[in-house]
Amino acid sequence: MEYDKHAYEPFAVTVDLAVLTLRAGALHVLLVERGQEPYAGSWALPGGFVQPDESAETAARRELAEETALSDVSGLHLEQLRTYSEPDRDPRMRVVSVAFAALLPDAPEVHGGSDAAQARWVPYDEAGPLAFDHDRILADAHERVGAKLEYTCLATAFCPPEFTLGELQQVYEAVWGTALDRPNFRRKVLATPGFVEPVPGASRLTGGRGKPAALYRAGAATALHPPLLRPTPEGHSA
Amino acid sequence: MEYDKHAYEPFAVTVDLAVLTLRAGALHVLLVERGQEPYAGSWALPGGFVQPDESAETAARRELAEETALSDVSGLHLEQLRTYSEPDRDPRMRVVSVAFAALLPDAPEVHGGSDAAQARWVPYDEAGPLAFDHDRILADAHERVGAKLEYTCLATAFCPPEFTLGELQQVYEAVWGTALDRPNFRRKVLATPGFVEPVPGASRLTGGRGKPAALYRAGAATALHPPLLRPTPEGHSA
DNA sequence: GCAAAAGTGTTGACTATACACCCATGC
DNA sequence: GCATGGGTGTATAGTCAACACTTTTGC
Repeated sequence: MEYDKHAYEPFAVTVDLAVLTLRAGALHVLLVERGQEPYAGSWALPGGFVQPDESAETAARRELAEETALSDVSGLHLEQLRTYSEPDRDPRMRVVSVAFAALLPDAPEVHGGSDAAQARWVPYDEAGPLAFDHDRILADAHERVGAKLEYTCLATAFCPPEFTLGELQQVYEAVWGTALDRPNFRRKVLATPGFVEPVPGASRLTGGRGKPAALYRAGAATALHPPLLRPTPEGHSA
Repeated sequence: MEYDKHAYEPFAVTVDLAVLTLRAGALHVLLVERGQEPYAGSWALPGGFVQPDESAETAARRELAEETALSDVSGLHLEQLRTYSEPDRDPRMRVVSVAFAALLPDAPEVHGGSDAAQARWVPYDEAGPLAFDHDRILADAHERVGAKLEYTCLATAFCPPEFTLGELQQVYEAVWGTALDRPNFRRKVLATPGFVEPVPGASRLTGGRGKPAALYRAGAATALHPPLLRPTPEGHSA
């Protein structure tokens, strides 16, 4: 491994963020409108350059704070997806991008932070063709989050500090795009120690009507044993 | 998102490889001895710079070919782990490294490719303190591979084109560090369509003694449904 | 009362585990 | 024969999906 500051062409290192949240029970992603070429007028994932004194994770959290204008992004779940480094992914120069998925509990309205001309929450299914390779990054983010719901406690990252089991179930249903059986979902969640813990005595009305639901907090566990597998589209093997 | 070639300090982008294989039933990793400061004399993961015209994946495969001196690395499994970008991870300059795990079926002896002074297969457990943050990269590689064995067909990447079910089981046992019940392992593998397919009529002696084992090839499937979960160290939940 | 949403119970089918047993080979 | 590793069978416990049912609220 030879190190020589002049032996290579400089690379730009950026971060791109797939910021996901649930709005009205549907998965949404934060997009920004590009103001300049290339892809001017197209929508893209928010992102920006990694500064010389920060890691990609730090840069991602900084960009997230700028784009969402949230007062506190320190508790949000940020997950490194992978790095996209095709030489031609940006037509102007060599840009290596470290992609992240960020999970938000509530969806504050966003209409332009400091960087972007315009920012918008877009339903995942309507996130049309995006600039650069961002369609692929977004698809990878969806796939990763969907997979991690199966065997980690990640779903609580989409929920506010106190939530009902119905809201937690909505996370699974929105990300996976399938309906789940409520009694069975409930049992699986409660059977996993440390996934959620009850808030004593607290309950809340959810849909206006119906029985008030008990409230839960995220527990200490991070992994799910056994996993909560998404239903197979067809037959379960032999 | 502003792009300006002069607005940032240049980053070096490298790849680091955790090359894993099975030797005598035990997990081994390929290490190279560093010849220069920093960490001169220490062992490190092989790696090198990403060239201006190649992606990180291409660079990783090129480095893999150089380090192992294998004639054909095109069929080997290469998996991007994550990117390590702490500002101080290399004392000399800003180096962002994209880490990969590579899985090799057989372990050719390696003693210095073109780059490294010396290369060696080291048992995973004896891979002492490594240079830079390579201990962490190696641990992340092990964790990732162990997890992917559960729900993908990755295990065949450790096996030669034709292999016995006993050899496949050894992969799981070596990576997970646990013993598995042979009859049950066999059933699970064969119950997953597309995991392995029999080589008609072929069989081979394995340990010198014992009944010759039937040979199998890797199948077309990539995902495992249902997953082959590693045994829980204790109680299976409620 | 009725609709809606939360929460509980039950049953039958499937699956996994642990273990006993048989087969083919080298020595 | 006997040790070694491959391959088959099976009984029991456990788990899961499906669905019926009860509870508590708003209207």
